[in-house]
Amino acid sequence: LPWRAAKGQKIQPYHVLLSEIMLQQTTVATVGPYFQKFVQRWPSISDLACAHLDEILHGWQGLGYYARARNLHLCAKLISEELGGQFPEKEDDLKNLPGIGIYTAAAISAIAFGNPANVVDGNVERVMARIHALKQPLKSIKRQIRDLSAKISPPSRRERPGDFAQAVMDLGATICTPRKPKCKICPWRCQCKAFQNGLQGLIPARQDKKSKPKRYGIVFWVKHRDAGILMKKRPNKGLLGGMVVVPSTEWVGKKWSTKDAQNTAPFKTNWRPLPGVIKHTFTHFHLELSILAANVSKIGDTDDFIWIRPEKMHEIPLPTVMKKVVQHALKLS
DNA sequence: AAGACGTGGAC
DNA sequence: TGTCCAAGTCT
Repeated sequence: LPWRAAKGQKIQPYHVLLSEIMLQQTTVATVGPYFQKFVQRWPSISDLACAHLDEILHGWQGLGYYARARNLHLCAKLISEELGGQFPEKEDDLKNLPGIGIYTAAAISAIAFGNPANVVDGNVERVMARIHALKQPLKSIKRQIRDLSAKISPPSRRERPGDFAQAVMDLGATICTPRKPKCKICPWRCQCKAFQNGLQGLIPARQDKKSKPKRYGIVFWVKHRDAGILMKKRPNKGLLGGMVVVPSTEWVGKKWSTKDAQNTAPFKTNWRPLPGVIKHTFTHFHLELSILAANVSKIGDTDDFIWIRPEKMHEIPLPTVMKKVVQHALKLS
């Protein structure tokens, strides 16, 4: 893994921070290329601190959970400007940094600084739940699992806390997997209550899933011969915060009439619908976008809007949903 | 405390 | 196509 220290190399706290933030709710395979790109472009935490948020978000595009990128930038600035480049080493201090919660604080403390922290992520929770045959949903027994994890303390944990933490997580990621765990080759099968009772497929208990609502929106695809396409930067909070999007209506629970949509348009003009819809699914809702297009010859009163020429589209931080929109609309016009 | 917050891959 | 899931955090 690229964020591990090479043989004989000392691990860089910056690399641990960067990888741990990227790995939040994101697979190792997905993170790989992003991590490489980041360390190449911003070799040190002070390089990252000096970067503009827009550049960082641009590098982050496609990774999702963009608050992570905003908080990472805040962390970098905080550490390099206010802490004199000195990384916090204690869990409590790390936990106070933006975007660093209980898991990430423990992971950085253990992996980057060799502290014997109790590193509990989703993998560790699953491993603990199975070893102890805990049938309750994970959400309801977090405290218990944390305590059980703290009790497992072989010498290896005291000698190499970072390696121990990563080993348990690796066990969960590769052997004690959510589906079809490979119990036959598991080094802990002899002490695993779930395995002994044939419960590994039932633990951890499935959470009852809530169905995602469907939302609808209309995007306004405005083209100017010289200036390009009308776009907009989202405020630095909430959904897709800080990213660039095509202007659109609100995303609401029922389909827009063309008339209602036009009333919320950036300006009055002769809108024409483009064929097709763009579908996208977020964490908590499905989205269906339609397109209203117009050509303009003047750049009117378009405060807080930006114009992007099609060939420059790859230079701005576009979330995946808007990449779909841009690709679709560009093809049709 | 439960919901907001992205995306892509596996099945 | 739909559902689940991935090294969580914030409010």
